[in-house]
Amino acid sequence: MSTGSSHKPGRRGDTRQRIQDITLELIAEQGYEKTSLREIAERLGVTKAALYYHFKTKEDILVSLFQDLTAPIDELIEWAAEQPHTMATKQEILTRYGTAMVDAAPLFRFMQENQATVRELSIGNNVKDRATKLVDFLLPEDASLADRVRCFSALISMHAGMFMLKETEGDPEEKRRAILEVATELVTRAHEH
Amino acid sequence: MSTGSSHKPGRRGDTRQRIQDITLELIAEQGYEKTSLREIAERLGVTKAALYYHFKTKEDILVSLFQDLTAPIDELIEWAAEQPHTMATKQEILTRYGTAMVDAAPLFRFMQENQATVRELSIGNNVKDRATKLVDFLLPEDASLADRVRCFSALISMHAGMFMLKETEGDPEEKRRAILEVATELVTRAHEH
Amino acid sequence: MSTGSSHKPGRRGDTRQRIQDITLELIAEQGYEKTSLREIAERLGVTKAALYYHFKTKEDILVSLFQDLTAPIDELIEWAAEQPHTMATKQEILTRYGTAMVDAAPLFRFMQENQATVRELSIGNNVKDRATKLVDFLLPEDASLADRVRCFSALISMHAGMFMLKETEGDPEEKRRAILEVATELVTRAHEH
Amino acid sequence: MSTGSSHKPGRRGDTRQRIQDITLELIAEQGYEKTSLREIAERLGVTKAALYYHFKTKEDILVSLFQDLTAPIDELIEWAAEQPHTMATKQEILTRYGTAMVDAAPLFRFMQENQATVRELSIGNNVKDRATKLVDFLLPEDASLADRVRCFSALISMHAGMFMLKETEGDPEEKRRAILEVATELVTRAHEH
DNA sequence: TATGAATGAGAGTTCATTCAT
DNA sequence: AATGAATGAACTCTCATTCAT
Repeated sequence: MSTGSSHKPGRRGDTRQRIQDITLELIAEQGYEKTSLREIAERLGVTKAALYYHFKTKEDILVSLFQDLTAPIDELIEWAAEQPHTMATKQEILTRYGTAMVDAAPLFRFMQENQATVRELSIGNNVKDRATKLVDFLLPEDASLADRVRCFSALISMHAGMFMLKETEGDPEEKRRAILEVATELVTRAHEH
Repeated sequence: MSTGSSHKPGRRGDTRQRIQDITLELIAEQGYEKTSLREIAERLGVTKAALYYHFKTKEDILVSLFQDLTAPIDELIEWAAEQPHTMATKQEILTRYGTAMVDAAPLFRFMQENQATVRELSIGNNVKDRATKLVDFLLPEDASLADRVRCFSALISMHAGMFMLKETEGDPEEKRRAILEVATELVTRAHEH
Repeated sequence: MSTGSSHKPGRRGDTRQRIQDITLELIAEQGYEKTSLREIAERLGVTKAALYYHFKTKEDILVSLFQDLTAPIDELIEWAAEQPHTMATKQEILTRYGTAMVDAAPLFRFMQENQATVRELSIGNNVKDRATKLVDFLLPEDASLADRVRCFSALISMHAGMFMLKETEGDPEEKRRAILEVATELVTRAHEH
Repeated sequence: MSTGSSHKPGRRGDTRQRIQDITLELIAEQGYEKTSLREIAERLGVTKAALYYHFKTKEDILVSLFQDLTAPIDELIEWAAEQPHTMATKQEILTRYGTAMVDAAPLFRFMQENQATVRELSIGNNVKDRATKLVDFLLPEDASLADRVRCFSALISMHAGMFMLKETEGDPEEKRRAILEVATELVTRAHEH
C-alpha cells in the first residue's frame, strides 16, 4: 500500500491519510496512551502542530479511523436488518464480519487489546451498541441464557482468535476458516434448542 | 520461603496490602496508564513517596498483584499436570479456572481489558505461558486446527463472558453456570473427532 | 493621497472593515491576549491567512482600530488648543470627550480594562500623551497638586463610570449626564482656588 | 524585603512565599497572561514542576495572593459594617482603604491594569462584591444618581491615582494626601444634598 | 483576494521517580 | 514507616506567522 519508499516530498495532500495510517499502526502496536503525537509527527516528518491542522484533538484522529474503517460493519448491520432470520443469514453475518475484521485488522486488534481505553473514549458506546445488535441478529427467538452465551462467544472468539492465534503454526487462511467454523457451530448449537 | 524482598505483612503494617487493594481497584476501573501514583496515594491518605517505601516502581505494584492473585492458577496448572487426560479432568480444570477468576475478578477484568498493556509489561510472558499450558491440557491428542480453536474459545469465552455479560439481565450465579456449560461444550466438541 | 499601502476600502472590499469590527467586539469582551486570530477568522468565515492579507500583524489590527476610532479625540485636542482657557471651553471638552467615548465605546472599554496590554503595545504612548494633553487643557493656571488630581479624576471617572456603571439601575442617558455633572464639578472645584 | 541577595540555597521552606513574591512582581509588570510559569520558575531557580508542588494551577497562585493580600480590605468592610454612618466613619474608610492599597500596591496595580483578566478569573466576583459594598458604605441615605457617581468616583480615583500619577512630579506622600483630599471632597459633596 | 498546509515556539500540566530527613 | 520538596521528561494543545498557489 502507498508508494512505500520516499517520505520527504512524497504525496501532495495526503497528509491526513498518512496521519491516520501511522496512527493506526502505532496504536495497534503500543496502545493509545503510549502513542504520543510527537511520535506520530516524527514518523511523518512533520511538526506536532501539523497534526492539529488536520485533526482537532488526539482523540479525533482515533474517531476518524473508526468512522472510516467500521463503515462496513454498519453496512452489515443495515443489511442484516432487512434479511430473514434464517441460519443462512446468520452464517453470512459471521462470514462478512470476519472479512470486515481482516480488512481493518489493525483497528480491530486495537479494540481487542485496549478495551479499557475504548470504553472511556467517545467511540465506546458505538462499539458496544454494534456488538449488542450483532449478537441480537444471531440469537434464536426463544434464546436461553446459554444460547446468548453461545452467540456472544461466537463473536468474541472471532475477535480474539484473529489476533491471538497469530503465533500458532498454520496457514492464516486455514486458521480463519477454522475460526469461522467454530463460530458457526456455536450459533448453530444455539438453535438446536 | 518469603520471596526475597523481606516484605511480608509482618503483622500491623498493612499499608502494603492497602496499596495493592486500591491499585487493583483503580486499574480495573481505569486501566494502568490512566491510574497515577498520585491518585493511589491520595486515596490511601499517604504521600507518593510512601509508595516507594513499599514498592520499587509502579510496575512493581502490578507485578506483586499478579504474584499474589494468580497463585491459584499456577496451582491449578501443577495439579493438572499430574492428572490423567480425561474429560473429567478437563471439566474440572474449567470449573476451577472459573472459580479462580471469580475470586480475583478485578485482576482478570484488568487483564481482559488491557491486553496491550499487559503484553508490554514484564508479566506479559507469564500470562501467555499460562494460557498456552491451559489450552494444551484441554486439547485432545489428535487435535485438528478447529479443535485448538474450540479449546481456545472455551477459555476466551470464560474470560470475556465474566466481564462483558455484566449488563445482561439474570442471576450472576446462573450466568456463570451458563458460561461454564458452553465452555465445557466446546471442549467436548473438540473430542468428538 | 492614500496612506501608502493601497488598502483603502476601495468599494466592495469590506473584509478589512469586518476584521476590525469583529476584532473590536472580541477584544472588548475578552481582552487582547485571549482573543486569537483563529477566533477572529472563524467568526468572519475566512482563513487566518486572509487576515494577513489585510494586516501585517495581530497588533496591526489593533493599531488600525485606534487610528480610525480615536481620530475624534485628536480633533478635539486640536480644537481645544485654539480655544480660550475658559470654563466654557473646559465644559465643552468634557462634553465632547464623553460623546467620543460613547461613539467608540467598545474601544474605550478595551482601553479601560486592558491598561497593562495597552501600555506594552505601540499605541501605549499615544494614549498617555493624549491623556496628559487633555488634563492640561482642564487645569487652571495656578494648579495645586490637589487640582491636578481633580482634573485627572474628572477624566478617569468618565472612563470608569461609562463601563462600570453598566450594572447599576437607571436610564443610560441619565447616567451619562450624572457622570458629566460630577466631572464638571471636579474641574470647577479645581478653579475655585 | 527578604534577604535580598544569594538565591541558590537561600531560605529553607520559604519556596511557596517566594513563588508568590515573584509572581506578584511579574504580573504587576507584565500582566497575567504574559507571565509564564517558565519565567516564574526560572527567576526562582527551580523547575516549573516545583511550582505545581506548591500550587495546583497558575490561577491558584493568583488566588492565593488575593487571599493573603486583600484580607485587610475584608477586615475594613467588617469594621465598617459596625460603625455609625457618619462622615467621620466614611472619612476613615477612605483613609484605611488608601493605606491597604499602598501596603499591597503591586496587587492593586495589577487589578487596576488588568480588569479584563480579573473579571474572567475566579477572583472577579470577589472584587466586584467588595467594591459594591464599599461604595454602599460611602453613600448618603437619600443618594441621587449623581451621588452614587461621586462615591464611586472617589474610590476609582484613589485606585487610578495611586498608579497613574507615578510619573507626575512631587513627593509620593504628598500626592497620596492630595488624592485622599479629593476623594473625601467627593464623598462630602454627595452628602451636601 | 484569498486558501491550504505547515512551522517554531511556547503554553500549562502531569508523571514516575528521588532523596535527605 | 513515611514525608516534604523537588526534578526531568514528557504530554496535549494553541499561538502568531509564513508562503506557495
